[in-house]
Amino acid sequence: MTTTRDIAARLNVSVSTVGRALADDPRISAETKFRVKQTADELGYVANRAARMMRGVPSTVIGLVVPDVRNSFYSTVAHALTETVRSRDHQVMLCETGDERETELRQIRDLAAVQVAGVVIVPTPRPHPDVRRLLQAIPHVQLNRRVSGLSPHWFGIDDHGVTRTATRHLLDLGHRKIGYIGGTVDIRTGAERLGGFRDAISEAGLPVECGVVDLGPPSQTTHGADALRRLLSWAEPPTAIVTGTVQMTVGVLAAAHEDRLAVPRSVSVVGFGDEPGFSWWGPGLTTVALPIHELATACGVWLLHQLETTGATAHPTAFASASPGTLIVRGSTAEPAVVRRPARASRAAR
Amino acid sequence: MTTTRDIAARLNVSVSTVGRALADDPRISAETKFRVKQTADELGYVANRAARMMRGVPSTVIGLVVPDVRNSFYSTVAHALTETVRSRDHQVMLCETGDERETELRQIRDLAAVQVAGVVIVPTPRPHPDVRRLLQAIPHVQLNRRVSGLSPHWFGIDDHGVTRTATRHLLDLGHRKIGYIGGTVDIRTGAERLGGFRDAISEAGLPVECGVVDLGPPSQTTHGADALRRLLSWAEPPTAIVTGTVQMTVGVLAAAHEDRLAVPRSVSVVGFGDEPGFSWWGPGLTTVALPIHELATACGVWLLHQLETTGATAHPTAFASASPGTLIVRGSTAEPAVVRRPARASRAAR
DNA sequence: TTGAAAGCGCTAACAC
DNA sequence: GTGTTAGCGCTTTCAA
Repeated sequence: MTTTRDIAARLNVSVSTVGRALADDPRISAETKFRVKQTADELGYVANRAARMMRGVPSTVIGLVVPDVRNSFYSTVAHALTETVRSRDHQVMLCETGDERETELRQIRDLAAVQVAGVVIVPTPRPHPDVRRLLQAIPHVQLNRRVSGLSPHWFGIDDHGVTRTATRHLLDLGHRKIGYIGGTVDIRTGAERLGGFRDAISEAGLPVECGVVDLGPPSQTTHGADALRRLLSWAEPPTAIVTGTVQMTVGVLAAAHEDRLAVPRSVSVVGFGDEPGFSWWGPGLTTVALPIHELATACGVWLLHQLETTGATAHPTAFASASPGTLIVRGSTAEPAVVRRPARASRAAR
Repeated sequence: MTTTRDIAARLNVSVSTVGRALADDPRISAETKFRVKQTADELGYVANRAARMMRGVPSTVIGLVVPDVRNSFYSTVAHALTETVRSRDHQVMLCETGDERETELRQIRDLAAVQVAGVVIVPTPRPHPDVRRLLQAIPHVQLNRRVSGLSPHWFGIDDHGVTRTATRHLLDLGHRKIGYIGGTVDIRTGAERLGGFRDAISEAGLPVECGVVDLGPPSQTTHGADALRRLLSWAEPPTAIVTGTVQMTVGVLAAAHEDRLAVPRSVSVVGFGDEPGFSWWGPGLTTVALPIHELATACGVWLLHQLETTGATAHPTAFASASPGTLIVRGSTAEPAVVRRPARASRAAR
C-alpha cells in the first residue's frame, strides 16, 4: 500500500505538503497540488482510514443490525440504507442477530471496536444491558422495532394502523369471525399489530370473541402454517385470516396452497407486506404494502444528519416516525360465503 | 472511550502491562491479569481497532460486493457469509454495485481505504482496470460470476449444467421447440447458461432452430416478462420456456400470471433457482434449486483460510468450485399438447 | 508556500 | 514480571 510518505519521497517534498495537497489546502500552490495528485493517482494511493481515525477524523462506517437479511423486509432495508449512506461517502457494516440477545451483544461490541460512526438497529425484544451501555456512546436509530433503554429516535411503520386497516377491510366485507396470526407481544410491533386487529373489531361494535388469535415468533414461517391449520380446525372456524408479519404470511400462503384451501370462497386472507409472489399466489393476495424502502432511506438520512450536526448529538428529543401501509385489494378476500352453508346444513339436519 | 492508558493510570501500572494482560501474555502474573481485566470491564473498555491496525494487526473486515442485496440470491449469500465470518470473529461490509463499473470501483476504493482483510466479489462484466489493480493487493474470491484479471479463486454454480438439466427435462417430455430467456453473454454465467441450453438441444440430436433465445440484462425482471411475450407471439411459438436467472424467472412468472397463460397446457416452464413463492405459483414451478447457502459458506471458509495461511497468499493456483443444481419437478411442465392442435387446424383449413 | 515535529492508541522489541 | 520506548500513517500545530 502506498502512503503519503511514498508520494513525498518521489516528489522530494514533505509528507505534510502531500497531506495538504490531497486535502486541497488553499496554502498549497496549484502546481504542487497537481503533481501530488497525479503521482498519488499513478501509485494508486488510497488513504488509510485507520490512521485517519486515530487523528480524530470520524469513521464513515454505519452498522446495520437486523435479525436476518434473508427476510426480504430487511434485505430491502439493507439495500436502501447502503444506497443512502453511499451517496454520502459512508459504508454499511452488516450484522445479523438471529433475534438472539447474545449475538446482538457481540455484534454491538464488534461495531464499537470498529469505531462505527453510527448504528441502525432492529433490536431484539430485550437487549442485553451492555448493549444499552455500549450504544449510549454511539449515535444510533431504532428501526421498525422499538425498545426502551436505547435511543429515542425511531423509524417504523404504523403497526397498529396496518392490521387495523386489514381487519377493517374484512369487517366491511361482512366477516364476523376473523383469525389473526401474528408475532408475540413481547416485541412492541407484535403488541401494536395485535392492538390494531382488536381495535378494528371493537370499533365495529363487535364482541372480542369475533377475533381469534394465534401468536408465535415473528420470523418463523412454520408458525404461520401451523397457526392457519389450528385456527381452521376449530369448531367454528374464522371465515377470514389476517397476518401480522411477512414471514407468517409466507407460511400461511404455503400451507393454504398445500392444503388446497378455497380462497376466498371458504376463507379470506389479508397478508402483511407485499413481496414478489404475493400477487400471483392463488387468486392474488390482498395485502397491506409497506413503504420499506422509504422508511430505511429516511432512517439513514436522519442518522447521517445527526452525525453531521455533531454538536447537537446530545439533544435527546425523542423522534418517532411511523409510516402508514397501503391496502392492496386483490383476489384473496371476498364476502363470507360459509355462514349460510352451516345454516342450511343445520336446517336440513332437523 | 476508555483506552489502555486509562486502565493503566487507574491501576498504577504501565500501558504495556495492560496491553499484555489483555492479550493474555504468559509473562504477566495471574493477579495483575485479573485486576486489569476487571477494571477494563468496569470501564467498558473496547480495544480501538484503528490503532491496532496501525500496528499491523490484520483487519477483521471482509468486504462483500454484490449487484443488489434485494435479489434473494445475494441476500442468501450475505446471510451465509455474515454467519460464516462471524463465527471466526470477522465482520462483513456490504457493498452494492448496481452492476455498474464506476460504482464498483468506488466500492473497492472504499474497501481498500478501510483496509479490509479480504473481499468476496460478484464482479461486474468488465471491471475497471483500477479495480483489478486495487484487488491485487487484497486477498479476494470471485463469487458466482468470474472475470479475468481478478483472483483465479472462484466459487460458483455449474451454470452450464443447470440450464442443461432444465432443458433436457423438457426434451425428455417431448418438447421440440424451446425458448430460453436469460442473461446476456457478456457475463460469463450468461454465456455458460446459454451454452448449457444449446448443448442439451444438440445432444438430443436436434437442430439449433429448436431453441429460440431472448437475452437481456440478467437482473431485470421486466426483461423476463417482455421476453416471454415476445417469444409466445412468434408464428410458431415454443411449447416450453427455460429461464436463465432468478430475476427473469420472477418476471416470466408475473407475466404468465397476468396474461393467464395456461401452464403447462399451452406452455411448460422451468425456472432458475427456488425462491419462496415458486412452489405456489400456478401449478407449482418446476425449477432448478441452487445450493446458494452452501456456496457462500464454502466461499467464506475458503477466504478465511487464505487469510490465516498468510504465507501462502502468494500461491496463485487457480481454484474453481462449481456446485450443481437440483431439478425440482412440480406442475409447470408436461408433455407438449399444442403440437397436435396446429396440425388439426391446418388440415381443417385445407 | 512549504517543512519539522508531535501525537492519536496500540503493540513489540528491548531494557531491567 | 513489569517498565520504557519507538513507530504504524495521518493531520495539525508551530516554525521558517
